[in-house]
Amino acid sequence: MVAITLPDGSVREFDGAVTGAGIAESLSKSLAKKAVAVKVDGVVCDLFSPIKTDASVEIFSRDTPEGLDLIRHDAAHLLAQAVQDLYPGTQVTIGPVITDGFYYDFARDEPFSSDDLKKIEKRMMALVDADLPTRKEVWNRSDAIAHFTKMGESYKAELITDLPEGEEINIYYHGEWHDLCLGPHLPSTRHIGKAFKLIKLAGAYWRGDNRNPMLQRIYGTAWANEKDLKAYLTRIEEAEKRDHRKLGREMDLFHFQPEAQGSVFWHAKGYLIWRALEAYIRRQLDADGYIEVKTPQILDSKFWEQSGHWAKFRESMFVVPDEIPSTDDDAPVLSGKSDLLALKPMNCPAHVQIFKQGIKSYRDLPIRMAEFGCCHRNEAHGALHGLMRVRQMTQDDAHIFCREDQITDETRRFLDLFSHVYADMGMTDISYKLATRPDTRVGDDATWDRAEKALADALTAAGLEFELAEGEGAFYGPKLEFHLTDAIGRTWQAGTYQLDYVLPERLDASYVDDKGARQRPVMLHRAVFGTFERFIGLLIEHYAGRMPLWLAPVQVVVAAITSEADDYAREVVTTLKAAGLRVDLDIRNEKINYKVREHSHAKVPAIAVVGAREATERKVSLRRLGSQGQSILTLDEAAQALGAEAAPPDLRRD
RNA sequence: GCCGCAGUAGCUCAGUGGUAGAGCGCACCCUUGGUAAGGGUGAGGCCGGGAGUUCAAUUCUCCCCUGCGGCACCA
Repeated sequence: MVAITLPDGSVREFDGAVTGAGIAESLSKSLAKKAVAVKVDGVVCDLFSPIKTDASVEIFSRDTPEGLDLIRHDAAHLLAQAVQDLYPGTQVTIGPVITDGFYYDFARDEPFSSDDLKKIEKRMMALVDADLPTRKEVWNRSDAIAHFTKMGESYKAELITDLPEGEEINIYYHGEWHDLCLGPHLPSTRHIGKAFKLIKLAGAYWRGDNRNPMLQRIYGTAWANEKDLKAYLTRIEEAEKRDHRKLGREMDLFHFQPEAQGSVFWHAKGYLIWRALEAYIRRQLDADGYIEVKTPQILDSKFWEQSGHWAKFRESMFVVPDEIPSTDDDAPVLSGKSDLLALKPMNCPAHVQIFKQGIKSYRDLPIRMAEFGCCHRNEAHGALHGLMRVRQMTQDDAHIFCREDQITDETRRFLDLFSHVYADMGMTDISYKLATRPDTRVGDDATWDRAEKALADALTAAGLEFELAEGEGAFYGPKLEFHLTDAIGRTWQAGTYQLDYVLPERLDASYVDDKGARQRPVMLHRAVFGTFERFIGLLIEHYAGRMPLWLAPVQVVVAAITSEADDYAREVVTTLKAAGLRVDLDIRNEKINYKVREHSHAKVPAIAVVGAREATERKVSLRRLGSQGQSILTLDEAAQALGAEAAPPDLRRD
């Protein structure tokens, strides 16, 4: 007897092993028809897998989150099957479900084209119509390896070889086509439906390792129905309009050009955002007990050798020879024999030098040393991405030198600072990651154990939920990463908090403890925004360019209706500027409709319209971005209200 | 850096083996108009760079550069 507990709590008994399909059949015809898989004690299983012991069972249809995952997983298989039908000799590798869809990596000498995608899609549709049933076989390990090797599927054979001994080797069939897969799957290809689309082609290294061959990855999206698919495509289209690179150009904030690739030309309007942010964060740091310093841009390579950067990051440093370039046009500019300097890729070693000046007592700690340091990193060409990944960037960087017993307090203090800053910025969707020791690192394992534990403990004490990112720490210590999401769902590290026992050791920083003995301080590397560049990029996408008043480059445009009101418009500008606002004047020979439209497109938060009426009554007609109507205020009221609203959030608090 | 795709006016894009076109923007003129496009005229292009094929290349081929989407990397 097998007792099956259903979601409503009722129990059904079966004479022996029963499948999900069998249970569904026994419940109702319509359920049997809709069922796509079954959850057995919380684990999603094939509808045709026998359930041999008592269990809680939930049967679900394709219109559930679990069902959607299966649709995407099956769509990946379908893609592989279609590709192998159309392009014999192509090897399959892996094809997982990802956010909003799936991908499959193929090994094929000839590249796929976008035309191929259309053909593949068509073939996939035909396979759905063919309604091929799913069937599972469990194979013997060596037979499976021999089978796939014989088929010429060396990647699959490698995958099976690397499976742990004793792991079941499941082979799923969709018709005759079959693949190694953990499963589970939909009962047949018809259940996948046709709400899918192949969206892009890309290269991807086999097993994510750049020493391995590059495979061809085909990305697709799949949904339960056409409506969801359409909604997704519309969502992506809308998101693309929020792209900071597009808005940066449209709003005249910044630009890039090939002569300085990866470095930003900040236009006046973009730099106003930067200045507002910098002033804001500087106030927070001042209030939180930081000191601010400024350190050299170029330092001798010996210095970077000592810090460990030269060995690990030299290839992405901008190295500068310490010599006078030749002025002889026929001779090489540089001799290649001089000593080498490098532009700083980070500020920390320089901060240690300031710490080391004089003798520090345990009473001096913690020292919170901040710098808006401009750093250069020679990032790989393919890594550059608008403001998000640049070669010259300025961090709101600081290093906290403290005693080990101060780590918990400092961590809590930083997390407080971080959360109130992000709240002020309107950024609430943050994911936290604790990144642990990487393969290439400095410092012994005992030190790493201590550092990772200290950080995890501090986080737990602060009550923060975090995800573990194994092996993604900095080479000198574990780190907490604060990630934000861009318009199309990519996540970027913004803030960071790193615990470091190693650099103080390497650079010989010490303080004198209460017994008069020399001790190593702990160094906490931290940034709240991360870099101004990336953070501004994320802010632009977050607000879709419609910045809150305090960050808007132009806060108010005063637009005159007729030239009779020009003088009054000038006066309004003067008054609003006196209230601390950034104001532009628009007395062009254009209709008011045109002006309103243009400034609205430019995402100016407030338009103060003045005509003859306003001029005589000393009023303004104020129109806010996003609103259809306007309100009539006296000039003084408008100046006061807008001036108050334009104050940075920290200065608005009582 | 690797794989794929792209590069035509300031922007968005069309186009052709015989050296180019639209809309918006810009300039000038008319228009003084009450909350998301008033009208007219005009200027503006080494068709990313280099080489090759050709009588002729923006168009075809190759190389390079830059950009885009991924991958790898991200102190």
